[in-house]
Amino acid sequence: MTLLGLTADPVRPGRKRDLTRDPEILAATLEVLAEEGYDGMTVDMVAARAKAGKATLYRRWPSKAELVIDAVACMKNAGLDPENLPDTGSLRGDLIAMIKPHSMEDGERKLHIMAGIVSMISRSPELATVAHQAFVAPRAAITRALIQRAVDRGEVSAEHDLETAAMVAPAMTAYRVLMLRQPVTRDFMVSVIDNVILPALGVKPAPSSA
Amino acid sequence: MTLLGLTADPVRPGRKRDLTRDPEILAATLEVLAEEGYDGMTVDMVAARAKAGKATLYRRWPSKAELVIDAVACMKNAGLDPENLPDTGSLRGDLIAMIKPHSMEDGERKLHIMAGIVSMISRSPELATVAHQAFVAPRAAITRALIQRAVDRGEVSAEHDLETAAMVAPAMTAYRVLMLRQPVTRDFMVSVIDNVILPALGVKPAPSSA
DNA sequence: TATATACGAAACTCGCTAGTTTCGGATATA
DNA sequence: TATATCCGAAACTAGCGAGTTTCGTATATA
Repeated sequence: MTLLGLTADPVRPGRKRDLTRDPEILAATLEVLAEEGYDGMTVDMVAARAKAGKATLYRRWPSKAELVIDAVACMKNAGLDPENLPDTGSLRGDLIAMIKPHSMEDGERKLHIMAGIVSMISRSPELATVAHQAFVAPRAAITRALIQRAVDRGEVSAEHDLETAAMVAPAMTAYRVLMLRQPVTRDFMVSVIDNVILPALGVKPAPSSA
Repeated sequence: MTLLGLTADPVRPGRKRDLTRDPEILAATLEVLAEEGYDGMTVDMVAARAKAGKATLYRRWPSKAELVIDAVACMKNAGLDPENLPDTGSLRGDLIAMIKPHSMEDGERKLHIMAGIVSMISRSPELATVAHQAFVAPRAAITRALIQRAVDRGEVSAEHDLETAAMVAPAMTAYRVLMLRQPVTRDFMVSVIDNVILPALGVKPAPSSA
């Protein structure tokens, strides 16, 4: 088995790489990224945050850029499982049920990470791809699924522009965090749902919830 | 008059500073900023773009950060004059009239500049202030003014959430450029107006314009 | 004319950071 | 046990860029 060690031969002498450190290093990368931005982040900061040696990082990722791409790509979607969506029977109920403290907190953290890599994205197509998959695609898919269910049950007419409607919530939250630099509160989300998204889809407000 | 030259005494010997170079240098700064982002931009790039010496820049601004702050603060609002708004008689007409190629082009360029300084904003309150005044405030004020006029003429009820509605267009365009990295087309703007903003304000679509 | 400042261009310094190497020690194979 | 790889820590290298200085020249005051 050791005749030709050209490719990845798992049987090697020496201490094994501690695989539990990978997610810890990636988590530290995201933390520093959110606080300092891509250019403000140094590899030493990440190593210190993860209580790891810099050599350990460079043994696993060939460059700072690859480390960041991997960190963004492996980002967890906290509580956003597209298979396990709320089902309250009404579109408004489903959208409101999506507003959970943990989910909002995570979304805001992600937007700070996004702010840290926005300027980098235009020069790294690979980062642009993983960023889209990490930040844009999951939320859009979930909102689209909730709206589609409302269409299926006859609550919303398919005549409406569903794609644009599904983009409203992500766009408004991103704008609020990145441009207005205000926190995303529950009241703000409810206001967007009741005053923008539901009217756009032709859903009449419940008489007592205005 | 030269008895005490403690403060800015305009009567000084020597060649006068060429004041026409200030706006040229600031324009070059914005160009490089949009292309490279704050950290990717070097002072040498700006000097070369403006065909100026680096010493000339440092004679006028004490640091790269101050130069960028000044460039953003002095940014022109191409065609967005809050005193000279379209008045077509209907909110939809006014909003559609705001979609001019020159204005959209300028808005997209501004968003690329914004992308270049987003990560810097969280660490420079001064930059955050001028960025808000340059990017956020003007557009919000115009949309708010158009909506307010619609309220005044009885087209829109003041019961609606006007603030949130005024934020929809800036938020959707920013999201489209910064996150989706797609161009802002006229069709997109019309879709946002007809399918999101007007429904949010309770304006019924004209029967033949759907 | 003598002096002081501005100009563009280019050389220079100095600190910071990506990436490498070295070290003592730990853990694996053979 | 001998060897090879891992670990964290720290020293090291090399390049880049912010900010300064220098140079030859142009333009202002006195």
